[in-house]
Amino acid sequence: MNHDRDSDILADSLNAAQREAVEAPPGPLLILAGAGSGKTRVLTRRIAWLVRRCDESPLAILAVTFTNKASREMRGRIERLLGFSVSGMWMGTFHGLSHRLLRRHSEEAGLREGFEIVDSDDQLRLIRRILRDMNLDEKQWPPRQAQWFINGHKEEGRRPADLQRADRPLEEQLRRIYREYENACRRLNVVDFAELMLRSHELLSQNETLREHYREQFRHVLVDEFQDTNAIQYSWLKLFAAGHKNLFAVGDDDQSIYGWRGARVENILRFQQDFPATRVIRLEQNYRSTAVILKAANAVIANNRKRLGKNLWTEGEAGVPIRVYAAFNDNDEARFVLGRIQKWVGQGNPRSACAVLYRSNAQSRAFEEALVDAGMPYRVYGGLRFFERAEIKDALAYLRLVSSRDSDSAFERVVNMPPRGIGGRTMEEVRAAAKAQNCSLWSAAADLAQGRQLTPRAAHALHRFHELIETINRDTAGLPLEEVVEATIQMSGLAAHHKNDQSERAEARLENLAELPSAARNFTHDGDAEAEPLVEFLNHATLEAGETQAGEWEDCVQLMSLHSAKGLEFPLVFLTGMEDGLFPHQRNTEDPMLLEEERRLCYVGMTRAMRMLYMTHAEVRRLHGREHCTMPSRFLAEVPEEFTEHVRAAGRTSPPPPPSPAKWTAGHNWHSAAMRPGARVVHKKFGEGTVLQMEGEAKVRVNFKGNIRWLMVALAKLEVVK
DNA sequence: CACCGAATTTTTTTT
DNA sequence: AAATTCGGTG
Repeated sequence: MNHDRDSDILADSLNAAQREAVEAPPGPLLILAGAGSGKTRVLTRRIAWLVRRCDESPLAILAVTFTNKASREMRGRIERLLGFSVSGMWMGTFHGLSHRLLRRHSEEAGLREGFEIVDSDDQLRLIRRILRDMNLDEKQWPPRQAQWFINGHKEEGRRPADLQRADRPLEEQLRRIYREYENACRRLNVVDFAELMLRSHELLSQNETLREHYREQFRHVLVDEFQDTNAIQYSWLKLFAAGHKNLFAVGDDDQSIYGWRGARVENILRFQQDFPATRVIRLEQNYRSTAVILKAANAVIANNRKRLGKNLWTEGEAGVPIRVYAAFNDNDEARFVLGRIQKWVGQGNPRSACAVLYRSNAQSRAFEEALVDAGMPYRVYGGLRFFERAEIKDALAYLRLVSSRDSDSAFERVVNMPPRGIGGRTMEEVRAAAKAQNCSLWSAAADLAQGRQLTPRAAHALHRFHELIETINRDTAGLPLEEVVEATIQMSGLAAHHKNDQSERAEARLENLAELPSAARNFTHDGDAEAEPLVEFLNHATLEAGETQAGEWEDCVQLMSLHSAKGLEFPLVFLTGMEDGLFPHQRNTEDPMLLEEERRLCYVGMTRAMRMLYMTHAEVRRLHGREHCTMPSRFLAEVPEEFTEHVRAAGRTSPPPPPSPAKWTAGHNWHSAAMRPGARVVHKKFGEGTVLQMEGEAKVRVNFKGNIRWLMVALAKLEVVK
């Protein structure tokens, strides 16, 4: 066997299947890669292989990932393998790459130069404004529903023009809103996330010259997390790969957890139909977890019916059992987790080797409090990210207005932030004037500041604002980006505004603002140097919202949602909040399809663990300020007993803090002890049923032989069957 | 127009 | 529980 350096780097320590994937001849390839089976390794080695062995230029490769984090990581690994920088390579998220395409060909794509990307927050804001313009009541037409409708259709590649007139009034109205929304986006020269995909797709499918150009350039297309692609993304991939058919897709149907945002696992099946010559390679050997953890996870996922089917195995040791802990309430759960982390760290293990996972970001709170109290450094991923914070977005809006006066969304955002006497009334006038003259808010405001329509006071305020932006622009011209940002924060009055506010929150805001200039300095615009740095920075901020907390280099306990944990691994994992209603989430318990996605999420969570896995649940959980009695997650019951060990509350003899006295004196509690989820009850009219859920003491949700309804305990005269 | 307190309402997950 | 929105007052 040839043992030159290349084969060491590229093929060493690969198993047969991995090696087969890395070294496969060109053509459509589908890699079904189970959790921990070395998927990223195969992907990075494949790219290195193409460059080193097949003499492909890195520029001939299009590599698509799902998250920015994954993209960064992969780039780093490839550069380590190759030993040189691949900064020009087309590697990134679907959205990032689409953005790059649209920047390059904005004119062909029907966008004006300097178009702006809006995040979902801005999108919702815009939809609200449209509803107002259409004279629609937000109560009757919830903006969120419209947003969901619009994004859903875009993800399927449908424009308003593609939608039929609907018979149902609701749908017809939503269609109209979508149409208005699209007009507004065009007018404002803004692009939302879904639009990035859709428009770049249209650009290539309608422009043959460009399509051929890129097909020629990208001789190899690779995609990670293929199971999470939606209809438009899959179609987008095919646009590039249809000619040479060198599409290398890596995915795992058992880890498809983005169905709620349009992802289609079926793409894995369609792949083999669309590319009949597809070679399928399965990676089933797991290198990550102990046998116990792996078998338990396999047992859970086996309850899903809709699977391609695969069985992960490991040569590794059995390991210790999965520890299950039933906490009294969420604080007790946090205390328990903290205790175990302290023990673990006390044994000399790094904090960064343990992760606390939860279904929804709101659950991080209790853990954060416990960790803060104990002085344990931690880091929260997800949730509200740096560039999504209000104060940061305010500052960015000033910058945007400075760089392009016609950005109406930026204008709306900062015209009265900090307060400068331009309120709703004045803005109504400005909006009306802008509409009448078909111009931007900025120029309408400029006119009004001169004219006589407004009260002198309002006109003066507008004039001052106008001056302010012009001054910032003049004074920062030619400065480096970092200093532009710094100066804007100061001159805009944002810094002073938050400084005046003595509250703790304002202090944190000020700190965040102080970090923005250095974020700008660290920003190296990777794409084409075509746009001006400020514009690039602003779009970067939207597209890559940034991590939540700084201090990445400190050794920290990791807190994150199950969704953001995908692709990661930790020696010690806590899977928390294992309660029915929370996980699986209430909304996803009825529909089997949705329940299966929840189960896959559970599978993802369990398979993050390398050596030790804890699964915890609380018997009482606070949610929206109310206490709920809960039942252990059905997923817990799916973990075979032979792999688990129940942990008892150590050092605690009495149950946790007694319920507040007020609660006990409130009536109807003679049966409240028995009235808990799982109890059998009899109702005069509905007969016998099972309590599913309780809301405080007052309401119960009961399943009467499939007839599920909410009842008031005080009124329903339920009797608990002993 | 701004400010304050009351009322109302939370969709899980992310680009 | 918290955050945002609403409505009334100064």
